[in-house]
Amino acid sequence: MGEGDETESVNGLTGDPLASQSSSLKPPSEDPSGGESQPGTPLPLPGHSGLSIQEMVAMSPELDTYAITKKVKEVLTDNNLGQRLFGETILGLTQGSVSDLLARPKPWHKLSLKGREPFVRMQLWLQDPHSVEKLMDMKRLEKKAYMKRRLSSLSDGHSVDGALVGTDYVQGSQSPGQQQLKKPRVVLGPEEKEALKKAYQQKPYPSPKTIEELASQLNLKTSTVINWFHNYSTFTGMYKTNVLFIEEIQAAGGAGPGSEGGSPSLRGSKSGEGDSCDGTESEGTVETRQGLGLEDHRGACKDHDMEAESEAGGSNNSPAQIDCTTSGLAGPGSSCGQSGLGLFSLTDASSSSAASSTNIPASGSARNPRDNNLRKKKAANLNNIIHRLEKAASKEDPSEWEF
DNA sequence: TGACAGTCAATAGA
DNA sequence: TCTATTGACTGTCA
Repeated sequence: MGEGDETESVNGLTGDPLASQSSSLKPPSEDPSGGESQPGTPLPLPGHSGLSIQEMVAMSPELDTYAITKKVKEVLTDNNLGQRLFGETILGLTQGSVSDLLARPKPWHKLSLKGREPFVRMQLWLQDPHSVEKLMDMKRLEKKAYMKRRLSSLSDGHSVDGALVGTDYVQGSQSPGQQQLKKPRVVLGPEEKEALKKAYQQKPYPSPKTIEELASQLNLKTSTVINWFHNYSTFTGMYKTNVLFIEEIQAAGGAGPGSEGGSPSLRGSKSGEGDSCDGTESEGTVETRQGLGLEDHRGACKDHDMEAESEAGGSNNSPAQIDCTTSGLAGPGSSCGQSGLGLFSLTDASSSSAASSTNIPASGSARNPRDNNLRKKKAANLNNIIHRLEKAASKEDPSEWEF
């Protein structure tokens, strides 16, 4: 996926990846794809010392992922560089992945080697004094190539956007060149999500039978339900980590995220254990949308107050200026910084929590309009399910749930 | 083999 | 055109 073929060498990481920095990204060159690099083939990292990226990651000291992402966002924004370009060129990731990484960086200690890789790449990129101009060059080249293709396609009478426009292919199963019937994306409605959340709160690890029941009641595929549970549990783990970050920062000096001082020494913290946003250990769930920019699913603990983090985040979480005294975030034009930050960017996600209502929110259906009658039926059914789930709250065994 | 981390890519909204 | 969201998928590890 994306990467995996990291064989490029880098340098500047002999011991401290933040410390040294020499060389630079390969100058953008006319690439065969017309100026667009693809995820999975990021440009070589700055520097060279014979170390593969994996080795560098393995040798890297603990990085402050929050500070790094904050800085990257800042640089990208300041220079009007997009996540797509940055992701494909520097990280070898797609735009969505970049967005996710930048918005919700996991703490270093929670990341696997593979998960740390993008942060090391970002760090190196920040250290490259020419990183921005190189990306700008890439951007210009892309634009140029685009215009070129546009011109030639106009003369051919084809769309510039390529053959995939209006079509799709099954992810991972073939190359974009091989088209196949589109596998429609499942979009869960608010009621379905609500029911799934409630089910998750009752039983984060449902039995196959429970999954099947849920699936049939919600009119979903069992794989969809399974995926949802996986994704949701992934998120709730992250959310808990965030809360721990915040609490730690607060404890460390009462400063909000981004304030100086207060290192997120989080090694000991184990996310996903012991507390309760998912309701598995307490019935409380947390409304995260405002405080953490986490929404629904990967952002979704609800109904619990989040005053702690809104305080922690200070206003809207604009982390205070970063102090640059520690390692390396002396990125291009930046004031660098790090160390003491550790909190997540608290974006102000729009709220929209699905109320347990039979009404079908316009927003819900807007995304993937479904047959109205079916939806109405489902809504009624779901409301019933939700009601039963609420009743089931007192029953531990999901088999006792009445659907 | 199942759980989980990481990522892709479709889609919506700004 | 960009970013954010999120269902689906793949690879890794215990």
